[in-house]
Parts: sequence; structure tokens; C-alpha cells
Amino acid sequence: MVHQLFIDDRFDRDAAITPQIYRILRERIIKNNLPPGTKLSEPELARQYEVSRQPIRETFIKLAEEGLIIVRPQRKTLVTKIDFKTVMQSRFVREAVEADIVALLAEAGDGDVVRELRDQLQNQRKVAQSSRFDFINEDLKFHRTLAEAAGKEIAWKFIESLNSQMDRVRFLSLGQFPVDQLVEEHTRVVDYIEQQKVPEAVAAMRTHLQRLIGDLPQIVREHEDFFDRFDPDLIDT
Amino acid sequence: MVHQLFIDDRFDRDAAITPQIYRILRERIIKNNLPPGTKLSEPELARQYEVSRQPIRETFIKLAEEGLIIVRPQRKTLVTKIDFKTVMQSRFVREAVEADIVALLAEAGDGDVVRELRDQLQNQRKVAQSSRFDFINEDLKFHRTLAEAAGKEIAWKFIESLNSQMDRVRFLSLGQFPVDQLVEEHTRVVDYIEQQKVPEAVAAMRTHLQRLIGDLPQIVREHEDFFDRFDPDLIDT
DNA sequence: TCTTGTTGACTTGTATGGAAGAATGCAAGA
DNA sequence: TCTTGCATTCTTCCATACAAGTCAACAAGA
Repeated sequence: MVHQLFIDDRFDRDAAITPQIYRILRERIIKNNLPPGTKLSEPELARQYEVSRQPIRETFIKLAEEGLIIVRPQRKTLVTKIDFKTVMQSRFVREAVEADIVALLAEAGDGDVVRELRDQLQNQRKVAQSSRFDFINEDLKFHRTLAEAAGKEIAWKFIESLNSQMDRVRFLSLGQFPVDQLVEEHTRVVDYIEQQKVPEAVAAMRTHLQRLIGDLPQIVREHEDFFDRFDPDLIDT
Repeated sequence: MVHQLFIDDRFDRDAAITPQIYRILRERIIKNNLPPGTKLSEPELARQYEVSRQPIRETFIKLAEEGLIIVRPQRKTLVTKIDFKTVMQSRFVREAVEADIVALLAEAGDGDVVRELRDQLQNQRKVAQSSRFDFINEDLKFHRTLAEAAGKEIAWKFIESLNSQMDRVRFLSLGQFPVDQLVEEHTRVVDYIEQQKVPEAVAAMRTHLQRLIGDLPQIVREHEDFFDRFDPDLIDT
């Protein structure tokens, strides 16, 4: 099953080339247009995009640091499989951090923040009916807003950087997750923040983030080739 | 005040060059041998280490991603100042994650883990008297051991990766922090883990990690040129 | 049949040349 | 004195050539 999500692979010859190549290749990997195991070759991609090897090579360095590809010197360069342990522990880190963020917000109970969040909830309910793709973006926005409201923009950037593996899963499972329930959970988090019920708000957020991996075993079963080191015992922690 | 910590800048001409250049430059920046604002030039460093510009350039890419240098195209490349907000929020992330790790350990109350940790505490008390440099390494080991015991090695690698900024502070303040008190705090964390007192263990760890920035205002005062965006109001959160 | 050695076609790593943007100094002119 | 324009000299960015490791196919020999 190939996901034909739109991938923007045009680029501007006058602007800096490397960042554009990076954006394109990263997007192709995360959206599974380049599935795990795909061999990437510097000269091959250079021909394909009509640039020299250098920008491709610099892109490889960045993608390798992100864990999206693995460069084996003098051998070859491959798109990595989605590492199951990495996905699980990314989720663990994210839960820990977002729990503390929500705790801060619930202690403060800032009315302006709550109003902004309620607006977003409205939007989420609207797009939930139409486009799941749009919903992903709304969801990202919701969590980012929480972090920013707590004054943790930089911390949130960290979290985003370790989400590339989780994003790959997300695009695999596009259309499987229970959108309405997620909106419901978001709503409860906002409610508790407004009522300044700290432990309840934290618990609601933790529950919400644990759901992210609820369907994981099924997703893995449907796309076994995409995953590495799958171990059902690791699910709970 | 220049810290004359040993920096190993030898390298093996037969092994791959780029990783060695990366290690050397990264170490020089973190140990403040290349202070913030230092201009780095590809051809200059290439001459200095007798390699071509290419490995230097690839190293620049990695250091820039880590936030240790900033590359301004066609202008110049500089060692960044220590970003105060980044340090604060790195600490915030670290506290959130380590709190959850300790919670897991305290719930489990694994005797083998406790024994290993007690051995390390002995070591910490020993080196506390002699070398503060060795103590830093023991401290790193202690926290890493906690993460690994909870089965969160990958999460810990992530934490380490965002520690580069905090490490720079650490090397600035080398010799200022109250070693005995830190060992004392470690001990309390281990005690609570053994007794399976979850909230107490978590609280002890949070207190311990908040101390990391206790001296920060003073360190900033003593090394103003090394810091950016210092704001005392950000200390508490 | 199996093993071994050679060859050649890949791969990424490194070196180097030149292009283009940006900063600096200085001279010419108002 | 101040401004403007130009030449010089930096910088990083991109292209390309070569070096060296690896692998696969295949032929020669036991």
C-alpha cells in the first residue's frame, strides 16, 4: 500500500539548494514515498535532481543524524526501518514533558490561553469530519500551543525533533485513529486546566498520549516490513 | 579565566577524518577552548589540521545542528554564545524525563539495581575528595545508570544530545558546585527507590536537578560574555 | 563441484577549483 | 566632511575529479 500524499518536490534554482533537497528527501521518507530499505545513492539522486553530489551528501549527513537513513561508508546508504524501541521511548519522553507542561498551565489557569484552546477545539471538531490530514496539523498545533503557553518553545522544538520516527508511524496509520475520541480527550485536558485541577489535567494528558500507541500492534502487523525490533512486551511502559 | 582542561587533538590519518575533526572541535567548544564569538573559517582550520576543507565543512554542518556554532552563508561562522533559555529548558526537559524514570524504578524496587547504585555512591564519595573532573564523569554515569535500569537507553541518548549547552555551563563552573551535597542528594534518591516510596523518590530527583541551576546567576555574572539572553526571571520555572 | 583469485563496477570519503554574496578599505566627488 | 562607488579580499556554496573500500560475477584451478 503506497500512500499517495502530495509531496512537493519542486525547487528554486536561485535559492540555496541544500535546504531544499533536505526538505524534499525528508518529506519523501516520512511520508513513506521512500520506504525502509530503499537504497539511496549520491550520484543517482544528483542526476535525478540535476544538482551535484555535494548538496545530496550534505543532506545525507542531516538525515543520518535524524536516524532516517544509515550511511555505511564505501558500502551503501539505506532508508532505515522504523525503530520500534525509538518510537516507544520518544513517546515516553513526550509524555513526561507534556505532563509537566500541562501541570504548569493548570497551576496558572490563564483565561486567555483557555479561550485560545477552546477556539482550536472548535476547529478540530470541524476538520475531524472532513480531512484527517488537516486534523494531524490541528493536533500538532494544539500541542505546540500548550508548550508555548507554558513558555517552553525551545523544549517543544526538542520534542518535535525526536518525532520524525513517530511521524512515520502516523503517516502509515493515517485514517485509522479515532479522531472524535482524540478531540474528546483534548477537551478534557482543557477543562481541567481551566478548573485548575492539576493532577486531573496531568492524568488526562498522560492518558491521551498513551493512546498514540494503542493501535501500534495492528499497524505493525499491517506493515511488518517497515518496522524493526518489534516487541509487544515493550508496549506498556 | 581560561580552563586548561586536557583536549585530545591528536588524530589518526588512516581512520576516517571527519569524525575525528568533529570530536576535536566539539570538545574545544564545550570546554571553552574556543569561547563564544570565536570566528571559525573553513580554509583556516583546514590548514591548521592539515586536511582539506571538506571534512571541516561536514563538521560545521553537525556542530551547527547542535547549536554550538552558527553558519552565516557568505559571511562567517561563529561559535555561539550559551543560550540561557536553551539551558533552562534543557533542564526542564531533563527533570520531566528523569522524574518519570525514577518513578518507574521506585515502583519496581529492583534489588540488583539498588546494589549497583550503592556501589557508585561509594565511588562518588571517594572521588569527591580528589578530582572534581572525575566526579562529573561519575555523576553522568549515575544518571545514565538510572535511565538504563528503567530500560530507557534511547531516551537517555536524547537527553544527552540536548546537554551540550548545559555541559558548557558545567565546564565554566567547574569547581564551584557543592559536591558533597550532590552525593547526599543521590543517596536520598537511591534510598527512596529501595523503599519503593514513589512520590518521595520523584521529589528528591526534582530537587536534585533544580540545584543544577542554583549557581547559574553567579556563573553568568562571572562570565557575562559567554551568555546570551540572560533573564533572572526565567530561573524558577 | 568447490574454492580461490582477479577484474571491474559500484559505493562513499576526500581534495580542490571556481562562483557568488558580503564586508572592508580607499579614492573620487559633492 | 561626508557620501558614493569600486576594487579587493574575505566568506561559504556548489561542482567535479580522484582515492579507496566493498561487492559480485566469473574464470581458473584443484
